[in-house]
Amino acid sequence: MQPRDSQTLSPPRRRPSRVAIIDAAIGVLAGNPDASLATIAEAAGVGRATLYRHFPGRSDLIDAISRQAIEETDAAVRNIRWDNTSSSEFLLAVFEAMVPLGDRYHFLMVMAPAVAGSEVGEAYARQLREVEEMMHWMRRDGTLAPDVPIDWAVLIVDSLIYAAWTAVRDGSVAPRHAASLACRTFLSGLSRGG
Amino acid sequence: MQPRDSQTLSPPRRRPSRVAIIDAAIGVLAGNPDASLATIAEAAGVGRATLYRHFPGRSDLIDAISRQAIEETDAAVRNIRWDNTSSSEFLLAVFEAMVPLGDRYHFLMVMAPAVAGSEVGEAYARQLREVEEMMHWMRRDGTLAPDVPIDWAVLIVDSLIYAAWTAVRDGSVAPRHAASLACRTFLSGLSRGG
DNA sequence: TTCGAATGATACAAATATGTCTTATATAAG
DNA sequence: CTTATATAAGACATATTTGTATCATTCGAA
Repeated sequence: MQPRDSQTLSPPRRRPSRVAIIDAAIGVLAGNPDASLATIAEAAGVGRATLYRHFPGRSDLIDAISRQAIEETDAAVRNIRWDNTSSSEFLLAVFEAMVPLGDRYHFLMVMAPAVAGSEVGEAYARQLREVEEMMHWMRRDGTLAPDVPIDWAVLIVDSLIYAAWTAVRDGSVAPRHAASLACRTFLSGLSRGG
Repeated sequence: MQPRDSQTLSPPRRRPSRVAIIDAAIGVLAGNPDASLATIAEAAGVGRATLYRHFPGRSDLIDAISRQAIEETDAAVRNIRWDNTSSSEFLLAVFEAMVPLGDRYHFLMVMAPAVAGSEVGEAYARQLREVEEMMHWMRRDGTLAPDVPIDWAVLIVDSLIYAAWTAVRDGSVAPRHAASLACRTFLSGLSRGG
């Protein structure tokens, strides 16, 4: 019953289980949001009881994953240089930052309806608004055609991020080219004329 | 125990339940492939027992839905005039035919991994090959840029069909404009230059 | 109205998922 | 070596889902 005093005596030695569980859960739940905790534990290579020791219940696990996904995607976008770049260069940088996080992004997309009111749902809505602001910028910029609905442009950005991640995962597209392919598709499409 | 003899005596009066169940199941399962049969029955406005009377089990329901989705999407594409049209006109026609069936298409996409070896899985793979052939045609045609990977083009067609259906469902885009918006996005992207 | 099939409601059993708990084991720090 | 902690394994209770069966009701056809 004595206080832990973990700072002075025992620095948090290491916890491979927790990150292993979160990593595995992102992969499994992105493919099937209703996967059982036993499946997740197996994918993480840990016992089911260990999972319950780290996360009191299913919702706590979902919450932890969502927070991490928000954090990672936020950090990836925050690191992009914003000033002295054209909006198209910025868009390419967003694709380059987000495509490797496609599973995180997709996880948020499929989980967002289930956590609409929560803090995580708010964070996801904020990310959507940031993409929307980027599209407004591109429209003022003259880059985005004025007759394209903003909502459609936002939707296409989302779709392209996930499509590019899928293509890389399946081996159809080299990781190095995925982002530029997505950006090119957004800006000028796939026809010869461009 | 006497044979039914349904042809001479009673022409199949009508079956609203079966189609109601299938329609509701497509909508529910497209959003959550693991939705319970109770949820589907409720969405269809029928009792749970009625659902089991029409479909012996969950897999039979999935199978029936998959067959219908394949049938509907096949029929929609078959009705497109193939000759004397350019490949871009054909692509637009495909979008116009498929966008209203976006829920069917998405259902097949999310269900395909689970039925990979079956007849339905084969039919879905065949549909993918047909899109691939269309892309090859567009490449020979000179419409599709030669440096675009065919797999990426196929993936983008799929993504755009689902994105357009989503946008119509959410009210972001008018049903009349969704297909042309998707086609324009594929061919020339969303930037001003085109 | 009368008859028969379809239906809704309900009860029930089996299977699966969730969440709690205990015990034995391995491992790292002291 | 000794001790504390994390873990794997599994027992256990509960809830949900699946699938089966029964019964009263409804609705269309004769």
